[in-house]
Amino acid sequence: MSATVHDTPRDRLLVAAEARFRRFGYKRTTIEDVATEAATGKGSVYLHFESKQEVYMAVVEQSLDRFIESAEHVLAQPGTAPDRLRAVVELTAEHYGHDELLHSSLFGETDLVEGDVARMAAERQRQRIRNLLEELLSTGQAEGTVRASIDPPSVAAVLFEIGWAIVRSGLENPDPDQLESSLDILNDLVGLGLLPRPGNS
Amino acid sequence: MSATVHDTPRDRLLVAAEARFRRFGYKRTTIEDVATEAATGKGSVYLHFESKQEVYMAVVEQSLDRFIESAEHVLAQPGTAPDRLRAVVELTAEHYGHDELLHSSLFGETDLVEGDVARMAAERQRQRIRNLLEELLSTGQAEGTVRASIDPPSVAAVLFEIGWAIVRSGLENPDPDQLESSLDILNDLVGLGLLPRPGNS
DNA sequence: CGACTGACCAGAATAGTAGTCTGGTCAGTC
DNA sequence: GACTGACCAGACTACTATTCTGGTCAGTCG
Repeated sequence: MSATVHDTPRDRLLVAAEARFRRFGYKRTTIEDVATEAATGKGSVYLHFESKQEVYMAVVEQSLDRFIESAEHVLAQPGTAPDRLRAVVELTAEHYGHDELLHSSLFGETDLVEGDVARMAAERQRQRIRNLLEELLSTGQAEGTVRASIDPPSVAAVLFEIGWAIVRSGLENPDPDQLESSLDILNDLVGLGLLPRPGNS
Repeated sequence: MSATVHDTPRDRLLVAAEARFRRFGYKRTTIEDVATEAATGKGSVYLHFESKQEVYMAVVEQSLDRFIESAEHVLAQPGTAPDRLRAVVELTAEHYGHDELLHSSLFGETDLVEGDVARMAAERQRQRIRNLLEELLSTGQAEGTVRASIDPPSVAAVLFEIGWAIVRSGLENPDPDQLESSLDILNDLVGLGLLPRPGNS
């Protein structure tokens, strides 16, 4: 809870909602609980959000903001695009290994959230992460560490799928060294595939 | 149904079980149904299999045998290992797009099977497909179209995850061109990553 | 008068219970 | 000795009563 959050009813609701959703999941969190924790009336929730779903999506968006902010820092580091890709995938694994709210809505393997709202949240996450990867590729092309022959949006979509598969597999495995090893291999294969190649730029 | 299947009770049971599992799924297929369709008594099922699960796993194993046989033909074709990898991934997508029994137990997105038996079936499939990929890589190294610096078992595990992610994503998308496009990109990235590189063998 | 509240309620969700189903077993039969 | 289908414990399903909750809005208050 940052000291820079303004004490508006909407902010208080978001803070309360996040705490509730993280602890009890979507289904077991009631609008009344959230309102009470935000020291407001139940009907007031609907002054700021159209539905319980919208409250949840706003919480997911905030959580994503934090993740994307960290990732943008990684993107700003010196090095080649394949290096940065590796770092972003690592950060993703680390972040999603800790953030149960994001993890749950994207993987659907806990009971924190399910159904339509989980799908909406998952799609939003995929969208934003793909955008991040696209940015990484475009920047890499601009600076000459990614082949000019690739199309950033479509390659970003594929990178998302394969990076995600490795992250997911790694988070499912109790042995932390396995994810490290898989990332090494992925970086080796894909990193090489991204680099400019003599006669191929 | 091949004409070479012998008319033993076990074979009849397997044929009946496969037909039932494919049509009704695991849960809604009863041992009695299978026995009746195989023109035998219900208790006779247990002369050949220990449990309903074992019947199911035997059916999965047979279905996998067919798939692996097709894939082995692809592996026997001339060309480089990356070419063959591409062909195997395509065959996998095509096969799993049609085989509801295998698809269901691996993806868990239909109601044909779920729970422990689905997990067992999925793990068996992953295992066999990883073995296939390992074979592809080892053969590629032996003939010089795959870098000697990679470790086939661990790279096969990563290739399985990323190939699977692309296949899954492609099968979920109504547009068949999307899978083709993703496979092109994957082949481009990973294929290049697999090839021997000057000074890197 | 506009912001806020909590009682209201339709429909969703849950809990409880009776009835049905089925995987596995084995005594009886051939 | 191989095979069978009746048996049965436990799983599953269907039904029904009860409870819960998202969204609404008339009433209240500043």
